Amino acid sequence: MIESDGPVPPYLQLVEILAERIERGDWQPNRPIPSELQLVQEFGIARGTVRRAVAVLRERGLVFTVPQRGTFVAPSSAASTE
Amino acid sequence: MIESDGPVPPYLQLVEILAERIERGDWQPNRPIPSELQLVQEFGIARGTVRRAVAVLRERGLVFTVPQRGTFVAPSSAASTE
DNA sequence: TTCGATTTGTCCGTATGTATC
DNA sequence: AGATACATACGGACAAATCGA
Repeated sequence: MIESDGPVPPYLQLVEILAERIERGDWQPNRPIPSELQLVQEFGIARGTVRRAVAVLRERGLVFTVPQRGTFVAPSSAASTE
Repeated sequence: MIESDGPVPPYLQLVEILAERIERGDWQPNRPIPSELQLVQEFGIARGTVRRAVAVLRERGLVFTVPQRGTFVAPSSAASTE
């Protein structure tokens, strides 16, 4: 999944993967994305890498993080399923 | 009713629900609100969560608690009085 | 008085998540 | 990569006080 020795930094690869999932609607608005630990296990990367990727998603406005609660898909980040 | 994995902590969701009921006059001043156990059963959450929510209502001055008696709507929390 | 039911008060341990170092 | 801290939530257990039968 994530290429550790390629030209693209792992955290940026993860950004693209997660962004695609969000835009595809895999996770609904105001619903939590997988926890940092789950992403660490799924992609076999370090937690710091996950956090860096999530920070980018946050800057892009795709997600928002509530301390001690989790990271959630931004309300305006997905196509309407309704 | 209460979303356990949403951005807003369950105890804060309960605060808003109970505050609305009080301000709407569902429970009269100096009358007891449902017991902790009843709220636990109604909302399907843990007692600790209920207690935390009630503590917030107490801080807001909406209710007052008498040990071993119950929690009551504060005298100045509703409109209809005689 | 004794008993049981009710209600708040308190403490324990476990789990999850993010925050920080 | 690991350790610690903090906030939240759950479940259980017990105490203390109140009330009524």
